Amino acid sequence: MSMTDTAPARPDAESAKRRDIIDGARRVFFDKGFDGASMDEVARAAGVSKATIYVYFGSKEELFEALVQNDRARSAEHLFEVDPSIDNVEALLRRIGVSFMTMMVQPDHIKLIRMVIAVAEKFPRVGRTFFDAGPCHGGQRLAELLRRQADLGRLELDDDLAAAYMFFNMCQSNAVKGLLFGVGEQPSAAQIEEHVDRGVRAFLATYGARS
Amino acid sequence: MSMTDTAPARPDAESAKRRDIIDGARRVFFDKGFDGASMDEVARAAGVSKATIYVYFGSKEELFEALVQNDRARSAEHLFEVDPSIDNVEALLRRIGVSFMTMMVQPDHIKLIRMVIAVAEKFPRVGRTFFDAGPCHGGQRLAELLRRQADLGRLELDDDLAAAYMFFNMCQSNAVKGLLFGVGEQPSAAQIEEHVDRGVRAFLATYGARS
Amino acid sequence: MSMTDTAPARPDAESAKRRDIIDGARRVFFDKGFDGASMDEVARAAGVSKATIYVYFGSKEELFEALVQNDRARSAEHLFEVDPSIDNVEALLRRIGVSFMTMMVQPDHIKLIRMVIAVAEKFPRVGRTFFDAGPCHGGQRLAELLRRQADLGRLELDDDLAAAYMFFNMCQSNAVKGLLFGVGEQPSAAQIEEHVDRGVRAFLATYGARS
Amino acid sequence: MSMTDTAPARPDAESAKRRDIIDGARRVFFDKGFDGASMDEVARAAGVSKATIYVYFGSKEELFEALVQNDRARSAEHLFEVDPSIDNVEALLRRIGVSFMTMMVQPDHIKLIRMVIAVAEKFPRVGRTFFDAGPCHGGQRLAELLRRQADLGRLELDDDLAAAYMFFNMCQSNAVKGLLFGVGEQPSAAQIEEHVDRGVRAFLATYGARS
DNA sequence: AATGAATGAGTCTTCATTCAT
DNA sequence: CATGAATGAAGACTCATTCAT
Repeated sequence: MSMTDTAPARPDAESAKRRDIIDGARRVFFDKGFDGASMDEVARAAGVSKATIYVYFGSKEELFEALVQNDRARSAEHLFEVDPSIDNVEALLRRIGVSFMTMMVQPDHIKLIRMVIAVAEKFPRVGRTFFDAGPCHGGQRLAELLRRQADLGRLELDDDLAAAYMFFNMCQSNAVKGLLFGVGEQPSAAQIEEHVDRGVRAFLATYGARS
Repeated sequence: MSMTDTAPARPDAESAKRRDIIDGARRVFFDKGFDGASMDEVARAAGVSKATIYVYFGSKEELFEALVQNDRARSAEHLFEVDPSIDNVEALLRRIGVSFMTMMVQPDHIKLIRMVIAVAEKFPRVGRTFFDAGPCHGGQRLAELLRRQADLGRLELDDDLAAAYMFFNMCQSNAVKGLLFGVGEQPSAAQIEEHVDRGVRAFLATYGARS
Repeated sequence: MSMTDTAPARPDAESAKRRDIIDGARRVFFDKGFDGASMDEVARAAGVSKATIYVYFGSKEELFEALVQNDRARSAEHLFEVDPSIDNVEALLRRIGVSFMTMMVQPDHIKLIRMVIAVAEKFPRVGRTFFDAGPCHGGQRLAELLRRQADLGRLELDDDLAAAYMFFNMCQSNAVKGLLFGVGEQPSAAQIEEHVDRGVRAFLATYGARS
Repeated sequence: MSMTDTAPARPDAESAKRRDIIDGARRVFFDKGFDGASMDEVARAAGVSKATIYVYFGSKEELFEALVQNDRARSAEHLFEVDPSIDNVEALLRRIGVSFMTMMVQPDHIKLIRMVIAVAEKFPRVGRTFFDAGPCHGGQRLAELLRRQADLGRLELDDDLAAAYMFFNMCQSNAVKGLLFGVGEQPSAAQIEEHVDRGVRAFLATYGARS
């Protein structure tokens, strides 16, 4: 610890250049993966010099983490923009399930998950950032929705959050796992609907209000 | 002098040295991850020279693939060594569910999944090798068991395989996903039982024979 | 609009900002060494922008040189503020020797010497600046004092300056050299007195008036 | 601490290539200084690849330290190869003093000292290595010689080592210091002899046996 | 078959310096 | 006069891979 150390003062967290860099980083990281991407390429893709990147981000991981943080919201955002006119548990679940699965199987989403998992061991913060913003947050949002339905007497829940996770899991079949391992094709909308349909039926069989 | 001698063919696929190398590789890969492991370390851990590794394996990825192939069976093997005296769908599911989850949350298993996923994009064969031997094969085995129960009138299945995947998914809660992202601790036996219990109940509610 | 305004001449050599910069530079350079210090840190420590530094100083070395020049006097200044009542060669030498050695072994002084030496090859002017103001000037001052004593018949000198250097060297033992190489601790006052004592005795044995 | 860590096994400490590398390093380091020299240049000068250097030496400092260690002996070696026929304190001192000063003012020696001092703060081991092998060892060797003379009744010493350092210091005048700061020329043999002569006289005046 | 030795290409990161404002 | 922002160039170090033996 030296006495003359002061924080290096990162500029504007909202600057346009910052966004440029993240955009460039997205292109390169998604194309080559975290380890496969070089900061040189990122710089080129972002149209800035490598040194400039380090003005905005302290390291490759920090940049990647910012990217993850930045993209998390976008994905989960409209998962729960449910049409308020839907007054029907089944329709509601179906709607959410399809949104969820459609998002999950996007090639870019799969790649993001892959990268985060690959990096998670060495940089736990990245893993946590993604997990908190993704699965965790999504589970909580769904749990709230389910609770509301339960309060209306349409569902019988013991543990809201567990039920939420259960629903997401019920919809997945083997599709997501397969994509993560690079096996199988991105399922069609019809296939997704099939998976979700099965999930909804299982969920209602389990948690649907009896009588 | 045989005519095929000129080909620089790999030596004995079963040689002891080959196994030594894989053993060393396992130690290092599991410790440092695929990208974090250097061939130098592998060579040291295996007690052979780096050049020797390249006699047996064409590349780092090829070595890793061999490791995955070698270890695949071991994991899933005793998942289905069910006590034939169990004559009860619920007990059977509980037994399999606990075995499954216990295996899944082993730190080494998590690491393996992580590594495979990380490598899957650049080396699809590794992903497929793992997937076929793991989830895929496991699903089929469970599907067979479930079918037998259905034939005994204890379950009502439309799609055996889908039901099998459904069961595995139902047991996972958020535990495995969390570990993959480096969030949360390895669940205790009690917690696993809780997850599995919830899964079994959901499964029976969905697929249980209605009277 | 004066006619000389077009020249990009350095601003006020005495400006307060200039002093601020030198003060910041001192803190950083002494803390991290010349090569270890970055202009960023200097700027931060001085509370100005990096670009401003370049308004006042053409380069890192030039800034360092200004620092050396600025600090030179301060060190040697009170080396020769001898109490005029001291009417005794031995006491006089002892007094000066202790002052000299005490100054020499100050950690900051050692650091300064180190930095200057490190820079001297690539930037000879810095070396000369330091040398002239330090050893050289100190030698001349002492030489004058010695001459006065010689004129009083208390010393027998052939070469005043050589005698002056001789005295300083006689006092050093291995202490300063050790510190320069990072070996050994800063000597205590008692140890310094011992070194000086030995030096004074040697000097008087050599140059003392033989009755 | 990972479980698979093993020492990287540096090859032959005596290999010819190792010497090649040190030779290349010497050329570059002496030419550009420690910080000014790049490993690329060293590699080129040594006629090996950069990676090869790192097979033999763990880091730039380690290489530099090896260089210092390697060169230390050579310098001090023949300082004390005194003609056994010299049976005369004064002649002995004169002989050693001239050898000492001649070595000290060699441009390469000055450069080495400069580099070591410059580096000493960040890499104390280098400083210690040099100091132990140089000044320290030299002082001890001279102390032994002086003791022998004292035992013959030719000198009166209280502290052998202190006397040895004293002698070296007495010979230096301002010559070495000047060179270190890049001021003044390498002194001629005649000038050296003058410095040494003054030193010898001072030493004998101080420590000579008073009949 | 096995290896000791060597390497070319590439990694992330840092820094002194300069404009446009 | 002052600065925020940007950069070109360079640096230490690592690694998967390959020969000659």
